[in-house]
Amino acid sequence: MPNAGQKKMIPRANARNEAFSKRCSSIFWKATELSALCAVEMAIVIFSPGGRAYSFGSPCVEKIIDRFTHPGIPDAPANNEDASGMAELYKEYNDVLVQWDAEKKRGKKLKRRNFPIDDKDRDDLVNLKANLEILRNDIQKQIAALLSQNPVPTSCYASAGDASTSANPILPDSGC
Amino acid sequence: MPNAGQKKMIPRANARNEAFSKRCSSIFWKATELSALCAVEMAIVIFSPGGRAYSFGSPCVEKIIDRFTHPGIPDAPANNEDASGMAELYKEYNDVLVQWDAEKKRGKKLKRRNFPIDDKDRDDLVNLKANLEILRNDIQKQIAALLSQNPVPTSCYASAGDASTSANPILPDSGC
DNA sequence: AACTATTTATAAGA
DNA sequence: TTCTTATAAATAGTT
Repeated sequence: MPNAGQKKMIPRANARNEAFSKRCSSIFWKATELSALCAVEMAIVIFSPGGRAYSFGSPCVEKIIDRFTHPGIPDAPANNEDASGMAELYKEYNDVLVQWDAEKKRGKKLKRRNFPIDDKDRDDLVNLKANLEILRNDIQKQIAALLSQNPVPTSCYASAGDASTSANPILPDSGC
Repeated sequence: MPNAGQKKMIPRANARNEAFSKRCSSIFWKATELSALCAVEMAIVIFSPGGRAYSFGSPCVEKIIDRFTHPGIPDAPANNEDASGMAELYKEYNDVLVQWDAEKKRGKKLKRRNFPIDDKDRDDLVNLKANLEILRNDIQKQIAALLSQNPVPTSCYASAGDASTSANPILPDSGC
């Protein structure tokens, strides 16, 4: 039986971060096993001491959040066909722009340009997004090359934790 | 070292459910330990073979979902929709960065030879984030100003699951 | 549900 | 850091 008495924060930051790495890895691995062995859907989100989000999702975090948030509604309307995830990326990008334009329009209506949102800013957003996509593609290519040298069974993680024990296959978004 | 090859569903439903119970319990316990020992925020949602939601959250599932869904914007305006476009960008940035670091580490561990993953590319990501922050600040200022002209009711996430699904027989959800 | 042989996780030390 | 290793815990199978 686990002892409930040991629930104190590890005082030294160094040891704490070390423990975080190890425990994070093993909890993600346990999640991998649980979801596969028992054929269940699940998700884990952990914010590291540094504030970065590590997540595991089967089939993906977003689906689990949606199912949890909307009980009784099994699946979100989004389709799952595109394995590359680029469709999802594109949709996200489009949503940003749509909201941007909507907000701009609203600003005009409300204030008659007292708080103008500049078109130049919008262009910056477009460029940033494009750069992000390119970078992401590069990373995925390199990861694919890596995996072809060191094959790992595929999974459908949206993202995964610190792979210090190499327990977590870090794979491109499955396009969930 | 965990063997990735044994990730097959347990065939007999009885054994599968038994394994689910045990593993579910221990993963929730591991989460309790991790969040306490390392002082991190995290959440787990698991849908049992029967379709019932089991959850763990520190401080609570809803907070984690919110933080995950709107990363990097702790003081976003009450009407989250206005800023969620930027939040998604941030989330994507975070995903790429996490994937990047994990894969780099993994490559190092596997082969100890130079893979074509370059630190310069990572620096590009960091710069991209800086730009995003600047842009976000501009956007938020303008949006906040707009909202002060035309207040919008606070919107919260729908409480997770119904009473039966959010109740966790294994570990009670910490009240949020 | 409880027991136990085996595997796995963990923390402390090298 | 990373690696080793002694100890503790988790697991699957059995009763």
